[in-house]
Amino acid sequence: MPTDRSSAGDPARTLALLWRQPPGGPRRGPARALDLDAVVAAAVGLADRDGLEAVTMRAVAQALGVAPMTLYTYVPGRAELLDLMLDAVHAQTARRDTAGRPWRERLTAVAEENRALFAAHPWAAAVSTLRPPLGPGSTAKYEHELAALDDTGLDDVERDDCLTHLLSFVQANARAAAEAQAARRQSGLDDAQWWTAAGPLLARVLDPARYPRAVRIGAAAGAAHGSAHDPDHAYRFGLARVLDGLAALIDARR
Amino acid sequence: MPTDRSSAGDPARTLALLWRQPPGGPRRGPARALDLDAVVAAAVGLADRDGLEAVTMRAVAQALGVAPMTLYTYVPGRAELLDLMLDAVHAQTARRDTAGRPWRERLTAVAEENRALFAAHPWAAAVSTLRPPLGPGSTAKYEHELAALDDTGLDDVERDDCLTHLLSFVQANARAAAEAQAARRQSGLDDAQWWTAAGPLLARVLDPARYPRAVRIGAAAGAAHGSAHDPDHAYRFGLARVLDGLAALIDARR
DNA sequence: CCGGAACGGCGTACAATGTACGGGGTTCGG
DNA sequence: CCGAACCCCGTACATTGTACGCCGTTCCGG
Repeated sequence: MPTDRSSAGDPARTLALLWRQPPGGPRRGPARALDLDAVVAAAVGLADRDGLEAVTMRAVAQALGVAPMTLYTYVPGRAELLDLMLDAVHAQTARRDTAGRPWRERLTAVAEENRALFAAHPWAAAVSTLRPPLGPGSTAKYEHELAALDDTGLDDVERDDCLTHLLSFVQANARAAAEAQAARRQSGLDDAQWWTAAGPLLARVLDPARYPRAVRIGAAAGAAHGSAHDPDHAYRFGLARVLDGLAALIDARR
Repeated sequence: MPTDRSSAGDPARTLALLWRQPPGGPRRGPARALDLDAVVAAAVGLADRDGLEAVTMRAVAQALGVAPMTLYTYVPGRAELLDLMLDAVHAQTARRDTAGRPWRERLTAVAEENRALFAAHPWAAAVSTLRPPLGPGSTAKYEHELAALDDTGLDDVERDDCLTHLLSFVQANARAAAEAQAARRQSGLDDAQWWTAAGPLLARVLDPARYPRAVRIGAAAGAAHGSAHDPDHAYRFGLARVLDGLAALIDARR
């Protein structure tokens, strides 16, 4: 598993796959037993169930009933497969029609749609950052989300900036949630078990005289939500802040 | 490289390492040739120069002139080493004293300090999310950053929320920048080369009638900054939005 | 002073991963 | 009908983290 990065190979080849452009020329040899969509679907299924690290070429092949090396006739390598997976789930996301509603409601819907995407596919938060593969699914998603910024008085560059900012927030939140869950699964300890194991040493070493704010506020935050970090609360709090921040810009433009 | 996650092992053991608590009891056997700080420093040096993926146990050992397995007498495993690396760079970050300045200036300084941290150690953006190892470096950093929220009229939980929100933004931005650079280095293509390779196919497939906003705004954003994504611009834009969003909360509390 | 136990250093080995290479069978254009 | 293109895939290799166990060193208790 060298990297989880995408867009690693030849851009033209990757784009041709994303847009399902068959290579021109004569078709020789036996018919293909699978098709690209089946490979991508199998990989997405594995990732949804067991996380990105479960998406090994061998596992995907086994899920499809073929030998591992067979996959390389459909996909140049694992990096491109990740691109295709991401574009596939982007294509599937629900897109509410909020035309005519106020901008704040429209952007809230965009945030919720992305939150739902990451809830269904937690691995997607870890794959790319705000440079998605320029496939049909991601492009349609981008188009839909830009529509939420119609009639805001912003210029084109500002609209891209605002959308990027909003999506970056949602993705960062989803990534934190996914990592917290992965840590729980991997260590086998829930939050309470972690504290009983770490508590005594922390109590001895976290001197309230030396770290007054950290000890007090860390304890308050931990008590407020059940755990050390509550992604749901961070999402609600953060989304309100992000929208307020965008409001300052949008209101100034009117 | 199974995972880049941290906090994988026994919490008590990890915390004892972070706080440099020597195991009690009699000291037998030969004196240690290295110490933990040297191991961590070597790993940080490798990561700074060549990225996280260069931090293999074999590479760290070679940098120290010992055999790979020797490291395991200092560190339980790679995950704990990552925790120690992160806490070490947290301990080293510059901390400006902005007491008495307005809150917006203080939070800007906090953001800048974190930005500088990620500039010096790009890998740090990829390691943890907002659940850092509770070591002395991270705790001191948390304490310092909370001080920027003194006298804002916020309660304890809100202060943690605001700081988390701000840091999450800076980290997400740094992660995007690091991934963009890694993609450039790994593929060997800069942005212009990527476009000349991908341009023709994209021109054929990105139908302006089907994706009017995406085509227009994507082109405008790409033209505005030199590239498809400009982390510096996203940082300046996003930080202003984040501070405006926090202002809406803080001003309401007064 | 000495013997056993604890410890540091590390050589070897193993399982998992992505994927290069090449062979064998199948299909089709000329 | 034959050669070339293409599919499927068995084998192999480099790279990773790290478990296991051997050997020599050091120190405590007698």
